[in-house]
Amino acid sequence: MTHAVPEPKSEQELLHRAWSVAGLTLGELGVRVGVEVPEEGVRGKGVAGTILERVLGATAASRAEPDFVALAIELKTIPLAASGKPKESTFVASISLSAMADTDWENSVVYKKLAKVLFVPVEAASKTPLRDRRIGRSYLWVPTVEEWELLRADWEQLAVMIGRGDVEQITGHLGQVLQVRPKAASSRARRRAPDEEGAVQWTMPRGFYLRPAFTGAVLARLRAESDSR
Amino acid sequence: MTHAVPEPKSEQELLHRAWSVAGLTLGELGVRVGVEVPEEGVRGKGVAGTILERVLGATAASRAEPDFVALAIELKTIPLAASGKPKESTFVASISLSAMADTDWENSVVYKKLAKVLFVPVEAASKTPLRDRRIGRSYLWVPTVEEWELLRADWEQLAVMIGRGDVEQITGHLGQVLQVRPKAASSRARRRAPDEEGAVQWTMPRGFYLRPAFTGAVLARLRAESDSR
DNA sequence: CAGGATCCACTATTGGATCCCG
DNA sequence: CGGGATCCAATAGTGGATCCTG
Repeated sequence: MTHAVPEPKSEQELLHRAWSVAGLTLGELGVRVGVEVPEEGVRGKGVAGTILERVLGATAASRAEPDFVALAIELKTIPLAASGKPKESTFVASISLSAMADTDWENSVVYKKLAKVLFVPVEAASKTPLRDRRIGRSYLWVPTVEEWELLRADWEQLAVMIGRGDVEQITGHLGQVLQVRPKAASSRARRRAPDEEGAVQWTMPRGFYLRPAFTGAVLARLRAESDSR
Repeated sequence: MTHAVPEPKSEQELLHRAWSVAGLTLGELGVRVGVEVPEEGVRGKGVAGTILERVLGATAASRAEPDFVALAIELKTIPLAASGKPKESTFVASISLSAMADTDWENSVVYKKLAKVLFVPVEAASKTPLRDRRIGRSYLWVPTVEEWELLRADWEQLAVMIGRGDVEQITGHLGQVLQVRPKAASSRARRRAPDEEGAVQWTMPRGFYLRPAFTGAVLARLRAESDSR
């Protein structure tokens, strides 16, 4: 068995811990926390997230809460191309129709998840085997007024469409920075739902995602601010 | 022989003439002005421009001047995809090093060429044979203050690089809306130039082009304004 | 060659589909 | 199934190379 890492007691402790693993590989960290890293990339989806949760001491319980409950910080690993730009979109939250219906922006799951995020970059050149990919310099993101405004505008547009029952018309094209995409093991997956009453229901699970161009801009800002300090 | 079309005497006459050919094909217009339209797309580069010059009565002479000298209007055909967006960039002018050196923006060839442009859209789905492609609704473009500002900023950046002798470092990547690209029959073509004195010279001819995203935005604006009138 | 432009191989981006684990 | 995400086929975009005519 491996050593369980305790939850960090302060933002500073979390950041120091995150910075201390910069430069290490997923393979090295996997050994440390007892997670085996698959050979094939396709078998390793999510493994970086799982490893870093354990390495940094995320609270493994209650998943309706942030990863670091006491600090109110959400952990996100983010795959970076050699250029430094995100290769993939970032999953934020699954969509619950009922929750969307009677919630406004500032009480939404998306708002809560994004209030304070620790981004841990992971090298993601597809030629590099999963276990040899290195961790980068982490940054703590608290959205600026402008960033919140972009997120709110997209969320509200999508919330209105869902409220109207235009759910099936929502595609990944909508939203400048926040988009809705399928979120399931397979497109055959269906969420159980009463089909009676003409009640609006997803035919399949979907989630909110941040576009790569947006997270790329956020990281660029955080790097620039870090450099000037 | 065919009937030569006289130069239009007013903007209004030119616009009416342009609007009157909307919906007709390049094949139909080619017959009217004695220009044969090739089968293959690759053999027909520029043929749309030539046909419309003749159909609209452009002044065929002095090429340092606008197509319609008296009206100070430049004619540009622009290939549109089914989506309504430009498929290609728009050639503006060849670059003369000597002219760039001792000219400022408001005396530049680019500035003069773009002061007033008649855009004639031509259908450009690659599956449609050249002679069956239809003319669209034409618009007269006079750049807004914002559009001029974008153009000026790009032109000045490029002019500075040329002035510095960084000519070989200029690639098509530079410029938000205006870019520099090769302009020659072949990349083997060389412009004659004295190689003495270390004087800056192009190794090959290049030209200024408007990016498709920019001309697309311009056309979208013109359509919107036209609709609201 | 200058003026009229488009071709097209390559790269970047997108967004629907999918994978693992507990 | 929900939370951790990435895969990858298809599309859009870029920009160097090229074609025709007078």
